[in-house]
Amino acid sequence: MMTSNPNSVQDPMVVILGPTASGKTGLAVKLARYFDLEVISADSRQIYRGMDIGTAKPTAEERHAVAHHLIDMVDPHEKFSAADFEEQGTRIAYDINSRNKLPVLVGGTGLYIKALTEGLLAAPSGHSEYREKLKNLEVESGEGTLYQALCKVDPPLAARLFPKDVIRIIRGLEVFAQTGKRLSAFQEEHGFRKSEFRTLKLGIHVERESLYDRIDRRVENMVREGLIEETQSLLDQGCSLSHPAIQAIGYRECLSYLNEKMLLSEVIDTIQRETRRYAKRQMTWFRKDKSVIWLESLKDFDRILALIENFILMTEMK
RNA sequence: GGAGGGGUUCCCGAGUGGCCAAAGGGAGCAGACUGUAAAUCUGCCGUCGAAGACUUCGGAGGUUCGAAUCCUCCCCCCUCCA
Repeated sequence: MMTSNPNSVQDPMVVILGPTASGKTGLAVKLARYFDLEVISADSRQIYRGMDIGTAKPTAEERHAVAHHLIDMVDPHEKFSAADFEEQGTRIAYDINSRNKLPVLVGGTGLYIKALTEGLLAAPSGHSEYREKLKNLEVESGEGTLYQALCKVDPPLAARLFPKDVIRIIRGLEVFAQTGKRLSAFQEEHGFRKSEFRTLKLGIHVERESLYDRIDRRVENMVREGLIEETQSLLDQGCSLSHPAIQAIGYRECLSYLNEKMLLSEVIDTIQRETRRYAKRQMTWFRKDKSVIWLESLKDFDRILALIENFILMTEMK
């Protein structure tokens, strides 16, 4: 469960967010030359050990220059959830503050950032066997079966979901099955009103054309640096498509290549396209958050420094 | 040179006289998102627009009340025979 705030005032936390390949890591490392900070990575795939190239993890030098947390936490066949992230991230952020350093949350996983800055509702996590069972039911009894079940159990939630959104439907069903309480009721009570930290959210803006260009080049590099081999080693460890880790963009395409279902050129094209689409979804998520201050990391660097300085000052005055 | 097959909206691809601005898929754009989130899902998608109008199915003609669909000629692509 939640670690409670040991201090009477809210601890500060800087958040650096933005789409993939926007240069978040680079900026954080650069900022470390000016501030005594430690990075908490908010990236749902850098959590996994052995997935270095495909997730563009910070390099050894970067990690040597600045402490990075919540990278390499579990093996690719293990599970890790937004709630795990919230719990561990909160603990780490408090710890960094207690050592009089500045925690900087850096990443592109919108839900993880939200979980850490605004909390998650207090419902239990699901069991994969139960989820598997429900998924099978949908296949055996036909599309819409789960949705109809949800309509009976949690009508307000069902009204907000589409019948094909099986993952969210399953979540609603499993919460009710375990607690006897509607997920929609949990949501209403929670409402993201918790704020353990006082945050300064900086969004990295990159013109779309140039972002897409950076993505294309990054993907070419990943393949050149051995993304295929990295995927193979995940397979050697017993990883399969059923694990969320290998469902990450890049790995699934390499898997197709290893299964001879794709040519290398298709692999590169597909990863580039999927990454662009992912970046778009990230931007949609982040755009909605009106507390984000959007900046260009090079052009506005001085302003970024000033914003953080001011943010720290306000903390000390409290 | 001969015999077939084909050219459809950004791409792939269905459509053989009206119900076709044209199925479906992809891409693109926009959006949703509370314990799978690099996941999952939704909307729009020729142009202008309220209705409706206008321009599209290789090109040019023709038949017809009416053509992406039928006929003629032309251009291009593919396969086979020489």
